[in-house]
Amino acid sequence: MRVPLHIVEARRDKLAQLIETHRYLPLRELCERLGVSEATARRDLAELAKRNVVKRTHGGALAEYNERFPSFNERRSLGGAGKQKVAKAAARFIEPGGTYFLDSGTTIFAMAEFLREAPVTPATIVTSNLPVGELLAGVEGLSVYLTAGQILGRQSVLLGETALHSLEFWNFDIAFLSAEAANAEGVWNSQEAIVEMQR
Amino acid sequence: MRVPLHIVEARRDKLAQLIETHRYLPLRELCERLGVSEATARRDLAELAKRNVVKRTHGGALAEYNERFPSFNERRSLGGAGKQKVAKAAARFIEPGGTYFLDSGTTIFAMAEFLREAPVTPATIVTSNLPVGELLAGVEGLSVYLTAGQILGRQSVLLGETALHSLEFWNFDIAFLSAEAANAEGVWNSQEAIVEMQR
DNA sequence: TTGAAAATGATTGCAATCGATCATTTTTCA
DNA sequence: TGAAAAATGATCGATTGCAATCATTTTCAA
Repeated sequence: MRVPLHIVEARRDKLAQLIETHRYLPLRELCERLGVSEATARRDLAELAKRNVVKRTHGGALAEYNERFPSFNERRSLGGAGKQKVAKAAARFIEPGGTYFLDSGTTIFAMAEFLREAPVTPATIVTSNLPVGELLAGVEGLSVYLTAGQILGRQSVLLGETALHSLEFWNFDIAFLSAEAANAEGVWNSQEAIVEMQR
Repeated sequence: MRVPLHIVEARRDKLAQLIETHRYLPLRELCERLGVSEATARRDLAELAKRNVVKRTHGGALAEYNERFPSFNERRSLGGAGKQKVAKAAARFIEPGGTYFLDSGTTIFAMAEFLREAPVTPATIVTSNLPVGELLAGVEGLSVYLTAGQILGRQSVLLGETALHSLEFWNFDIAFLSAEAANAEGVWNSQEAIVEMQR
């Protein structure tokens, strides 16, 4: 009783979404919710695991980190070395006592990871990126703020008119805006963009 | 070979921290990392699960949702039945096409859980609570917005002057403000508070 | 239209995990 | 100091999940 491809993919989407929202679901429950046998659920999970959408565990499946934001997540792992370099360089601009804006973007996220490992404190971080906010929240010495805005699932970004409004509120020492450029100039692009922002 | 209590608790702290950072760890790995037998690791996990710090799965343990925010998390599990009732009642006020504000608070979180299971769509949800935002983001038909504000780890709430400012931006049909009261009046308290907000 | 490929569910033997129990050792505290 | 309690690891059925295989049905494409 073969099922059309588009139905298969639709089910996998739903499966991914289920795990996404619940963060973890045991295989049993997935079967029930999808109305398929364990065999099929396992196969789907295996497929989604291969795509790095979910992570299999014994007896269930786990949402990948930032699973809520697949496209972000997919991009996050790409362009490794160069991006890390830029991120590291950018992180050096942060100084104790400053106020910094971290844009959305995978390079910025890498930068935030540095910041978490080797925090420059005290400092104030404002970000429009949920993963970045969550990553840095709880790091001692860092005050972390989110801008307002709509949560766009596939981007994990806060956007919209409200987002802009909440930016007017701040005075940043540096705003790191992702140019999504994987070379060293990315850093300087960021710097230039600040000027524009602070007007 | 009994181990002093403070060492036990220290190990559990470490265990919790391990799971927190990895979001999920299989039992095996926990044993290795902690240098204890499976039996002990299981017992520790059972204890931490009882405290709602971690969630057990077959073969491992998962960080609780908002594990980063223990105090919120601890409260979330308390006062079950009554809170559920209030939450359910409150959720009934939501109507298609409306714009609603969801405050922070455990009752509101319960309400959001209802909303996720049985979404009233389309609707616009604005919240100052990260977990609520994440919970509802991705639910089809719901536009989810976060207010701006500081991420307070132990509360998982967005607060501060910026938070208030971003509220001025909206016109809510209803703002659900948690009174943290576990009786039916909580709902009406919320309603009254709206009036005050919309001035 | 017809054969190949894909998808599903059932079955089956196997491996991993679990919970309970027990003996042992060390702490706690009266 | 001595008895009770706590903590640990080992063991052992019982449960649960898994991977592989197979027959069947439906889609896909030539």
